[in-house]
Amino acid sequence: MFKGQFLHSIDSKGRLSLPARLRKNVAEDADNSFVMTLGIDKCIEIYPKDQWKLIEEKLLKLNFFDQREARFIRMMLQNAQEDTMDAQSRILIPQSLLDYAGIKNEVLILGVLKKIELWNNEIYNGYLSGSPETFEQIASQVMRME
Amino acid sequence: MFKGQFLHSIDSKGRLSLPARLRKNVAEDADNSFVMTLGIDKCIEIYPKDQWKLIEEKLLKLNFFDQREARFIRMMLQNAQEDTMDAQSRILIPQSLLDYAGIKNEVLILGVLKKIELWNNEIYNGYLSGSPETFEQIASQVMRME
DNA sequence: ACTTATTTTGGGAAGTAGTGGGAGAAAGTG
DNA sequence: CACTTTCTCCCACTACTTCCCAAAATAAGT
Repeated sequence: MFKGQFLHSIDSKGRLSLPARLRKNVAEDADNSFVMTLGIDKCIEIYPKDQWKLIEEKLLKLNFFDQREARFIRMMLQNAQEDTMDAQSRILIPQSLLDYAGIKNEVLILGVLKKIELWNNEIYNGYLSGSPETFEQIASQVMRME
Repeated sequence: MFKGQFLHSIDSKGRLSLPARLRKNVAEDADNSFVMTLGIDKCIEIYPKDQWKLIEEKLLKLNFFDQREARFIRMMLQNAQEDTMDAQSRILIPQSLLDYAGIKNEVLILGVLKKIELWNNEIYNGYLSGSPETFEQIASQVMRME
């Protein structure tokens, strides 16, 4: 499981070096490959290949002859892109994804359980402060352990 | 599994070069051959030969004496055409299919799990924006992960 | 505190991908 | 059977992507 935050930079070729701390939590099955796509929030989501496979399996079970489900499959896949780390542990982030997330040079990398998120730092701070509830309020509702 | 979108062009001879990223996901068994046919939506569907074989097997199991099923079988087959990639990884798209999908020079190529779809870019954008529901709504209903 | 190892960042060279067009082969036509 | 048209295979150019080498920065160990 991924956790923590890191401030890295994306070079002129669109490459991002994945933090060593996060790399340690990537399974062997991932073959050093990742799938990145748009997040529901204004960020980029990165899944290790083995985790992405689980998503694909769910998509395969859907009925493509159902209009709604077909549309959903296209939406999930259209912005997905796979890449393998180079010898320096970097992956190439497509410009289109960077534009969507408003990321230029500086990136905020968040470890979020099974995936990694990339944020524009300012946008993320706005997102946090824009929350109507406090962390304590959300925590008490979401984390109630039976 | 195919994923991602690509903007390519169809040359004056009706040839389309398949994106390298999609080619990497084609099985050896496909023998560099593809079967293309009409999509359910206004697009062209392209199956690697090995995947198409699975579809044919399913069609064989249908009941040809059922009017609806017979009709479906004809729809799938009458516009199907097989072609093998040339040395430049291109396949020839029949003019009739291009006309159906409204594709002229510019093509939007979509990787959709086991098949590849070709769209007119404007038509696809219209298709996406025509959804009454948001991505989040569909996602929360369809993808609920246990 | 200094040395060593690892991590992050930068850029040049080589290879690949996408596109266009021409010559020869095959097919269709009168 | 000769002619025209269509199709297929081959070569070529440009732009981009990947691979490789290396410096700078951070972390770890003695």
